[in-house]
Amino acid sequence: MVSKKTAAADTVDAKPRPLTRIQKEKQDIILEAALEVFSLHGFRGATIDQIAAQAGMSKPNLLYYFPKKDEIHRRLISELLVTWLAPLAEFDEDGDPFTEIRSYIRRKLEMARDFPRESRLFANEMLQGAPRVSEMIEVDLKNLVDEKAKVLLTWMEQGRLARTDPYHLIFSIWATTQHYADFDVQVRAVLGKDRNGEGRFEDAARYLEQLFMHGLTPKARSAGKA
Amino acid sequence: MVSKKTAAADTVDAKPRPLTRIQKEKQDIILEAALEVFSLHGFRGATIDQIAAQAGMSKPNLLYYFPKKDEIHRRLISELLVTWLAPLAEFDEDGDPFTEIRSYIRRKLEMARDFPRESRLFANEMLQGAPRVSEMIEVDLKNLVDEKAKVLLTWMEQGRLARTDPYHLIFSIWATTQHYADFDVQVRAVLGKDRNGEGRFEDAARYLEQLFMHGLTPKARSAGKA
DNA sequence: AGAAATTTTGACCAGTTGGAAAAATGTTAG
DNA sequence: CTAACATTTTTCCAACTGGTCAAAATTTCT
Repeated sequence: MVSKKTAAADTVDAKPRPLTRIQKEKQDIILEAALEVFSLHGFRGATIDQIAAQAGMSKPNLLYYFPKKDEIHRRLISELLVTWLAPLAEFDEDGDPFTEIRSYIRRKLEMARDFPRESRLFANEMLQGAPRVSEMIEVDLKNLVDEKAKVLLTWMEQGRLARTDPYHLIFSIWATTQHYADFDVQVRAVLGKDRNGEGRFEDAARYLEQLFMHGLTPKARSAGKA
Repeated sequence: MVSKKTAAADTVDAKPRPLTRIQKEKQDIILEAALEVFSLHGFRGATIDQIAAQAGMSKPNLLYYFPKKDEIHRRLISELLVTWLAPLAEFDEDGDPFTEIRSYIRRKLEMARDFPRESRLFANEMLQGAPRVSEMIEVDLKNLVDEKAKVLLTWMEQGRLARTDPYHLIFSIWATTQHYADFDVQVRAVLGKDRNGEGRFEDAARYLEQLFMHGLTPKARSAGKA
C-alpha cells in the first residue's frame, strides 16, 4: 500500500525515496508551466488542463507528479518566498545607507524585470488576501522587516538618512519596483511603442534613484523654505 | 422577439426602454455585490452563485438583470475607469507643481483607503494582462498621461520641478498609493496590530509627502555633493 | 533478454459552473 | 377585476473541472 504510486507522494512518508533525476526534471517542467499559468490567472482561474498543456503533457500525467492542484501552487509559493525575501535580507547595517538602499532598489527592479511571473504570482496571492501564505507573511516577513526597520531607524538617528517612517519606506520600494512587473501591460501601454525599448529599465532605475535620493525638489532650492 | 426579456438586454437595442427605478436599484445591488466578489477572486475565480448570494438573490434572478457574467464585469470595469482617471484629470497646469502633485498623491491615497475593492478589481485586470480593457488603457489612459506628462515637463523646464522622467514619476505615484489597497494584507501583517490603527493612513501620507518632496536625503546635506 | 518498476495514456466520474426555459408570482393600468 | 407586463423561482442542462483508475507503454535493473 506504500508504493502504489512512486513519484510525488513523498510529502511526509516513511521512505522519501530519493527522487530520480527524471522525476526532478518533470517536476521542474510542471512548476515552470504552473508558474506561467498561475501568475496569469490566479489559483482559481488556472486549470490543470492549461498547466498540463503548457507543460506538454496530459492532465493525468501531470497529476501523477502532483496529485493535487493545491500542492503545485503551494510549492511555487514557498519556493518563491525564499527568493523574494533574499534581497531584503542582504540589507547590511554596516554599509552606507544610501548605497544599501540604492542597491536594494536596483535588485528589486532587476527582479521585476527578470522574474515578472514570480512577482505576479505573489501579487495575485496578496490581492486575494494571502489565504495560503498568511502565516509566512505574519511571521517570517514581519520579523525580517522589523529587523530592517530597526537598521533604518539607527541610520536616521545618526543623521545619515532622513527621519521618516521606515516601514512605509520599505513599502514604497516594494511598490515602485514591483509595479513594473505587476502592471506591465499598463506601463507598456502608457509608454507607447517608442519608449519601450531596452532603455525602459534604465529609465526606471534612474528615476527611482532620483526619487529616493532627492525627491522631486529641483536642485536650485533643495534646502528651500519650510 | 424584441421584448421577451425586458430588463437588461438593452445593450444596443432599438428601444432602450427607460429603465424603471426598481431595475436601476437591483442593478446597483448586483454591481455592488459583484465588485466585492470580483475584486477578491478575479473574473474567473468569481462565480455567479457567489455574486447572487452576496446580492441576496437567486442566480437565475441575477441573470435576469445581467444575462452574461461577462457583462457585469464589463460594466464594473468601465464605470471604474472613469472614477480611476478622474484625479489625474484634475491635475492643473496653472497650479503650483508641488501643490498639485501633493494633492494628487493625497487623492490617490484616499481612494486606496476608501475604494480598495475598486483598486483591487483594477489590479486584477492588469495582472491578467488587461484582456478586457486593453483599448481603454492604450487610448484614453495613454492620452491623458501623455498630456499630463507634458505639463510636468513644462514645470521641469521652468525649474519648478526636478528634471526627471514624467512617466515614471506618474507610475511611482500610482504604485505607492495603490499599494495600500492592493497589498493591504501584507501591509497589515508587517505593521502588526499596534501600528494599524487610524494613524496608518496619516503615516503613509506623511511619508509619501516626504519622499516625493525631498527623498531620503537628510536635511543637513540636502544639496550635498554631486 | 526478461522481470520489475516507473511513466504515460484513455476512459471515466462526480461536483461545479454558466446559462436556458418555463412556470409561478407579483405589479400596474384600464 | 383583469389583461399585460415585469419579476422571481423551479427545474434542468451541457460544458468544464479536479481527480480516479486500470491498462498500456516505456524505462530500468539484473
